Amino acid sequence: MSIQFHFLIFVSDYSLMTEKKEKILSHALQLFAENGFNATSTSKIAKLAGVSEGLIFRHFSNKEGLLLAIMELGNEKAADLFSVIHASDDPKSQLKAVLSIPFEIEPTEYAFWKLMYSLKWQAKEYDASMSSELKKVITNIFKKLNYKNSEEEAELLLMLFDGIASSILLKKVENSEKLKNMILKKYQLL
Amino acid sequence: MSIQFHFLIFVSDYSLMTEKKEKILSHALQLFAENGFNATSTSKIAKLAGVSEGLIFRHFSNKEGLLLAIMELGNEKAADLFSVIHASDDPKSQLKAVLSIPFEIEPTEYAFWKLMYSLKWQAKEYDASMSSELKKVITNIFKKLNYKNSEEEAELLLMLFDGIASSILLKKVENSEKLKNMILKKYQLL
Amino acid sequence: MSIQFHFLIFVSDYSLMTEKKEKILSHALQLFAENGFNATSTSKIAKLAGVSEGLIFRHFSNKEGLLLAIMELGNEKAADLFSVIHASDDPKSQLKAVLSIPFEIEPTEYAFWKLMYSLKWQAKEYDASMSSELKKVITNIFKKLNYKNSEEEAELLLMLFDGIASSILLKKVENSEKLKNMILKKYQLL
Amino acid sequence: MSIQFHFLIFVSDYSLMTEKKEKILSHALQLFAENGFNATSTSKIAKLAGVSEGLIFRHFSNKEGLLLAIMELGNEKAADLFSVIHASDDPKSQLKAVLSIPFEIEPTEYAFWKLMYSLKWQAKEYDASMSSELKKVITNIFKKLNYKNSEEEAELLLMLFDGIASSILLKKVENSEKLKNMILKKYQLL
DNA sequence: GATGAATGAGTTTTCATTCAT
DNA sequence: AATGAATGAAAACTCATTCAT
Repeated sequence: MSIQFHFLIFVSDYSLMTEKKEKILSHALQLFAENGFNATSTSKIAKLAGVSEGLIFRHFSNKEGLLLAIMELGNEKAADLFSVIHASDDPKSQLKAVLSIPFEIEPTEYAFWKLMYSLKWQAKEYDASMSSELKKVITNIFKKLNYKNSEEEAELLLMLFDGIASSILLKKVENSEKLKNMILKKYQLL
Repeated sequence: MSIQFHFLIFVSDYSLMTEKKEKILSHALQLFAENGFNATSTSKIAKLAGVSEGLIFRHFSNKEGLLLAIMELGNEKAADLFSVIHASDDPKSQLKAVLSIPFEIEPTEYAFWKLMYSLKWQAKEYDASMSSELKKVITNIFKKLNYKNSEEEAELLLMLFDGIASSILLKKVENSEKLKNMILKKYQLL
Repeated sequence: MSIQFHFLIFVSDYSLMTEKKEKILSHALQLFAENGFNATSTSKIAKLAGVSEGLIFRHFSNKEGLLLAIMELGNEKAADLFSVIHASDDPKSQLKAVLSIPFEIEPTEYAFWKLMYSLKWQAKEYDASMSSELKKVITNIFKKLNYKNSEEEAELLLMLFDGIASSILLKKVENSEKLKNMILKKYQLL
Repeated sequence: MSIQFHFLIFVSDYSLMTEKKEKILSHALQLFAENGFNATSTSKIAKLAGVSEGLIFRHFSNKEGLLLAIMELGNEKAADLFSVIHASDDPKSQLKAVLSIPFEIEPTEYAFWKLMYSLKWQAKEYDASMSSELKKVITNIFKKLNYKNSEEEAELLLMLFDGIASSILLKKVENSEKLKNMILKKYQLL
């Protein structure tokens, strides 16, 4: 999820939404994140959002449409996180920035990212697009750093990235600062 | 599916099960793996298994009980996979064996492991016992290899392990042999 | 059944109900009264009411909620029956009015009251509020008539009341007019 | 129930029952009394009795047969209670004995009698037989006491009897001793 | 845009009963 | 006599979706 949704630059315009549409979206996100997509009924969403159930379908055609809309939010959030890469031109700083991302997720956002990660394992379609864009960027960083198999290095880093993020989101990590430093050291970024 | 079940016969104690209970279990596994837990109805399972729907509840109390039974199979399968560690006393060989596991999952077993990985994101209380046991074993290997932060190294390796396995199961990996070698080289196992 | 519902229209606030909700209520009452609560399935009610089964749950949450709604009708009906007490200020007339009630239940309403009486034996927490209110009123009547143990007299009368009503509802009584007169004589009301 | 089942003198022979049949009977009684007939599944009975579910059907053909068998126990218990009438020849003592019965039910037997009373309101068949036998006995007592309408007096007394018993079983009575004395006084038995 | 009544197909689960052993 | 695996029909309840207003 982290991967395929990065860098969808187009940002949906919240200002174009009615207040109620926004409320549906935000509360659906909350419930999907807390209980999963399937375990969340449209009626629960409607109740929590304080709208009629029918309105959900007027705005998002169906439940999956609502999920899709939320996933676009995911893209935007992801793009936002990865935008730190472009804060610097130095490849080392860039790599460090990428590897730091999972350690800096706000705990308040855990539920949201758990949802995004869990979706990877479910639907067929959502998984279609390949990481492509992000992989290219990271491949380029490795190239600048004169790594031999820059593309595979990028793949490997993204796998590690997902492994770390997963562990953090599932609350398996306690000593995150130490871990982060070890990783940075392995990539000779400290 | 049929294949992994021939395997399973040696793992869990099928001899205690009636034929129909076995059939429920194997077909539930198949359907859960293919479509996910929530998207699989007990009636579909019953039909596919050639069994009355009520029998599922006689044997497993409820749908979640069925899932639990399958997850136990998963633990046994996982334990089996990791048993390769004990084939050697040499820590380097052991580490190599562990890191090789994700690359050697049988494609026929992908659906099963996808189910297991996806469950991590759903279940409220995911059984951490197996993975903590594994962490100890790997920590020990790193100790023998004189790594400084052996425990954190073990954690890191398990994260990488999950990242790799996830990528493979989601069919994002094409050049797995090359990747595997790179990883082994990073751990100086080649 | 149709008859008692014309009656009900004046009692409970049907104007707040949609036509279909009304239909569910009236047919559920009919079926519960005829066959008992447990022996009446929601699907039967829905069919008889010409309504989708789901609608029952939309309106009453669950089967018990439907029963509760009916029991409220029962309370209103009961209150209505006992309102005759207030038609006079004379305690003798009042007592006579109360004791006459069971003998004047319309045979068309037997099914309904059988349901109400049968529920006393099932429900864990039977609503005692109405009957305690009634006990007070009758205690007061006995006080005005200078009975010594007015409260216990009221209790006794209510027990007799229930005994009579039960017998009548279970069609054990043939000579009701004679019985009624005997009772009134015992209370010196003739 | 009290009424129609009194004086069925035939006592089913417990000694002819196997241990398991007895266990089924006693535990079914317990569960029916606690939760009602409909709310008690044969599987619960079997579990509590420590027998296989099938055995219930071998011994009692079906669930209703089990209930019938229990109701015969009810007859016996009732006959037992009313046998006090024959302890004396004096009609006053006999009347006193009858009226005392409801006040002397053992609290441990409440559940059983609640079941018996609740059954009156449910099934059609169980209600068929008229009180007859008991009514005759009491009519005779009133005759000996020179009451005018001895038959109606008997009916009335039985109604009162049921009303009192119902109140006691539904735990609505706190001052039972006072009530009992008031009743006995009304019948000039004190 | 927004409501909320209504639906119909589906869900999990229960349960009395049968039957081979 | 006793077991326990198995069934089939029905139970209560859910839910995404539609539609008249």
